[in-house]
Amino acid sequence: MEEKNMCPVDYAVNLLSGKYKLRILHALLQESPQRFKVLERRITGISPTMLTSQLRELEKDGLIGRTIFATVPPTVEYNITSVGQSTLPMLNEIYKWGLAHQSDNLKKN
Amino acid sequence: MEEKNMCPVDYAVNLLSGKYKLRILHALLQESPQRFKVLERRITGISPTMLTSQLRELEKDGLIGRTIFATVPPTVEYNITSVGQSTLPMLNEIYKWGLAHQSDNLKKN
DNA sequence: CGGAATCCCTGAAGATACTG
DNA sequence: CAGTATCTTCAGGGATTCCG
Repeated sequence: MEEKNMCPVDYAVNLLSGKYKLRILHALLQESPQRFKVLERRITGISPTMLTSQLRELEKDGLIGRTIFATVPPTVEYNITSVGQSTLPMLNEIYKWGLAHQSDNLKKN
Repeated sequence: MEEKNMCPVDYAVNLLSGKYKLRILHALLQESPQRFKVLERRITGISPTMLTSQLRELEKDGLIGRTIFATVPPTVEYNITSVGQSTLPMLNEIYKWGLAHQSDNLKKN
């Protein structure tokens, strides 16, 4: 993908698009670290496969971190990074807008 | 799609996902109204087909308006609505974050 | 000019089964 | 527990053609 001279909005969208990425970030912004299984339970409807792939991409882009503990059974924790933390104001605005517009639509029905 | 009891973030994402929607909103937030052809030139790389479909969805969701003038050749203007205007703080945060993170990555290379 | 209609294709996402 | 490996499905998006 072309990353030079790219619109910052598109850049952000590219990193954050993915059906569950914002919800994962949201969950980790509320509590960090969290284990795989806990995230799976919190992100309703997600499959382990999808959770893994979304976590991998978020990790690659530096938004979250991953720590493995050599226990039996295995323990893996995911934590929000400082970059991930920096998405908070953006997520808040998205949340606020969604909330307002969502109720707009409910009024119509 | 299930719209009740939906996460506001997901609600916003659903309305705004679409490869060019944010760029169209961005263009109309800078200048409104604008004609089809002008938008087509400003949204680099978009095809007329895609522009039409994205505009239709934005219109359906109340973010933009559409006015037809019975001239020859036909004139159609698209304008931002008050709901569309309300996305400005959100878009600004997305833009700011994209800009910051984009330069983070450039430093690494 | 500003579309509509059509066809096609890829990549995101879902389901299933298995493993260190 | 926390994944990996495959297969399949499907809708977003692209290209092309035609029209009032």
